[in-house]
Amino acid sequence: MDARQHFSDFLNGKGIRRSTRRNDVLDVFLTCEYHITANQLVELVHKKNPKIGIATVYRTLKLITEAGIARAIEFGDGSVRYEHDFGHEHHDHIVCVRCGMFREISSDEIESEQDAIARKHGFVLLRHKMVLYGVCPVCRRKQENQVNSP
Amino acid sequence: MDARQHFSDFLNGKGIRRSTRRNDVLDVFLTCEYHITANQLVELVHKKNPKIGIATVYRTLKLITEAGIARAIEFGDGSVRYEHDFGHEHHDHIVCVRCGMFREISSDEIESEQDAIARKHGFVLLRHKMVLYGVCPVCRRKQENQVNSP
DNA sequence: TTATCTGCAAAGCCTTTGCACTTAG
DNA sequence: CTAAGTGCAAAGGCTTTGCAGATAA
Repeated sequence: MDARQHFSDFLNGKGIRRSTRRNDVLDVFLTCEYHITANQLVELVHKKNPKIGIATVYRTLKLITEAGIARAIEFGDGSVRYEHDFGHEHHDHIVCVRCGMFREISSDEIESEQDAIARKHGFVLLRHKMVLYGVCPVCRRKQENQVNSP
Repeated sequence: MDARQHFSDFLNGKGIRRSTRRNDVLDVFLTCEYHITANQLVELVHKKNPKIGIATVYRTLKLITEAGIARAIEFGDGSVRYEHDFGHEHHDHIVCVRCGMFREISSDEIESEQDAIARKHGFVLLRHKMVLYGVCPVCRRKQENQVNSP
């Protein structure tokens, strides 16, 4: 099933109306690259329809997230990012603290260990956030060159 | 070595002056319980010395964090928390999505797996953030009782 | 003395909200 | 028709900043 249909069903199920603007926001979100901030989405939406207000983008982003089409991620740099989460495998991220470049990562070992920890504390695990911070290969090389040069 | 001494050394090393107010903020932070927000710290600091301004608390908190005495953690509820990070073992957190209760967790398996993943992507791992979200035993029981009652 | 620190209030940033107008059903 | 959706601008929460007066070295 496609994400637009899923969103439509989600809205129906909640007794929320569909609207042209909500669909526009969803379309732009689905077309654009992953890991977008609300602000960036607003700008892209405005290219399609400048009449859509910031509030609608934020409100729709919330709905899209509830519908399981977007997932909020935070790298800790002040603004929340949203990535596609419909028909995508779960993953986490590793971020370069120097240049901001990041990669998606995933590990069955970690996931099952997380489950075990939650169980040990009597929790039912629902979800998790994990972000690794380090220095990427490119920045590492730059750093080494600096150290080695006179 | 004690945290106050370490802070003093840290400031000296950076050529930053020590001051009564900075020391007051550090003292209050060291005395208070873990996982405090900046706002909560401001209130506690005001009990000791009402003349200390918000800005100084924020500025000092930044220094304390740089010095490795505090560590910033985010549960994703809007404000950053700070916990003691001097002479403490590394740990992460599991948070109840219903009541907000949380526990500290740690796992060597996860840590070493994180290292492996970072290496696989050519990163040098510096640190990580991990928060598990779930339902705690108390809230689970409440939920079950609700379902079972007429 | 003089560079740094600090309180205050203002501003910044991201996000949410109140309200009158618009639109879907 | 009428309840829900929307733009606008204002406000909210948290944090940072500019500047004149205070303070450490």
